[in-house]
Amino acid sequence: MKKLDRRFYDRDTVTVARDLLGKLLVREWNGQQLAARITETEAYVGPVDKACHAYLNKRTPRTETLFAQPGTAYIYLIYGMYSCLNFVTEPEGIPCAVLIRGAEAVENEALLSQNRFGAPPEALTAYQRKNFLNGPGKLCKAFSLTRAENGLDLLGDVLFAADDGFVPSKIHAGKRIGIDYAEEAADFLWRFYL
DNA sequence: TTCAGGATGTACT
DNA sequence: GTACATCCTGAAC
Repeated sequence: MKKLDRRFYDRDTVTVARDLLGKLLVREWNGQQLAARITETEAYVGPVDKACHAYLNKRTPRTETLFAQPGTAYIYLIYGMYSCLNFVTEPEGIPCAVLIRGAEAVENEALLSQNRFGAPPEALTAYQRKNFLNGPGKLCKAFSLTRAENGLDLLGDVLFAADDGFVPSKIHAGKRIGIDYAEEAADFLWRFYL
């Protein structure tokens, strides 16, 4: 298992979003390691993208993290109750990121399940198993990620992405979810999934 | 299996 | 005051 380096993130955002599919999301938490395979991502390109919080390089306390160096975690609160995890891309000062929308549990499913549902995997209903990590808010809940982790360096040991040699069989592209307000940007095919 | 509606707090107008 | 890169529940089919 090889941790993705700074150069991986310091590239075109759409390319990074596609390349992140099949990689592992890893978190050290309370002395244990949690890991899941990334299955769905979306690209957000600040300078040109009406759907991005930092559209036209808008700089506010919330978007400040998007301007950080590539390989930084941008985590924000959405709809008052859910967190969303992004990986900052492109050179420092250019506000772009990849939203991690979905994943599959790979390691320590017991703890992920506990965080997510407050119950062990064997107690989950079929519906809960099917909807385990298939959304940005769900993923953050299972990994216990909140705004407290905003700004973490993905080159550190607490939270990072890694390549274990997995090669995706087929990558799909489509429109991004939940951004109908973004006019022409709503039609960009910047969502990628396995 | 799909659908409508509500929860909930922050950012920004 | 309004919108929001969402998720869950309960009811209908």
